[in-house]
Amino acid sequence: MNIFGVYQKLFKVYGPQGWWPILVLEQGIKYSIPYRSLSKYRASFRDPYFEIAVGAILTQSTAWKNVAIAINNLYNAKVLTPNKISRIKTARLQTLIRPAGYYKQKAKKLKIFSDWLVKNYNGDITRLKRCKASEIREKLLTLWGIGPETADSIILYALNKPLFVIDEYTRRLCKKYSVEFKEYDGYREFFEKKLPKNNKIFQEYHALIVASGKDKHTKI
DNA sequence: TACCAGGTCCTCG
DNA sequence: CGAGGACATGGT
Repeated sequence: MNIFGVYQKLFKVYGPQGWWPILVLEQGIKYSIPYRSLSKYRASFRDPYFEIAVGAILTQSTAWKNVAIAINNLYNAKVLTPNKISRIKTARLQTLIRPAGYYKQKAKKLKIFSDWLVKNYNGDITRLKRCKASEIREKLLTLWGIGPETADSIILYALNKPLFVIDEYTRRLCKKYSVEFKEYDGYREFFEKKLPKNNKIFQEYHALIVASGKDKHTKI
């Protein structure tokens, strides 16, 4: 199985996905904001880098459409920053993210993650970039509610560091080509070893796998 | 109307 | 360990 060939094929069929989708203020919900332009959307009431991490937590076993509603609620309430989430009452946070499902658990997860950012990184998620990806990963995995897929999504999409994200769609795709591992890291290292170590490709590839995974008529 | 979605944690053997 | 269950809403 030529893994880069599969990527090119996916790209040809589904086109650039432009992940991670970000809520853009002026025009309501919009997707495909280039990573380099995220910084100009930073404000006291919302942080797009943090928003990506929030989305990664909220989308755990949940359709993105529901997550988008929850993120929109957080945006309208002007609480899309670590400091605001850390201060907000749990009951109110639960109400805002309710459309994303598992809302009690996820409110707790967002609280724990935000408290941790406030305590250790002055409420600025981009300060994590100073560490190596592997170190960030270890730290994130110690937090309750953040498992390997969520940690890797945060590192790849919110911090723009090259770690390959594995999800159920990725495992299914691999299985089609008779590639199987027992552990999450088996899959991750398989992709990381065989692909050029390039953030953009990792970001696009995972998004394309999800796009084809959702497509019932996928031929890849 | 069932089934399922861009997982993670907990419990029990 | 590893299997099985809990967590929850909205779309198709």
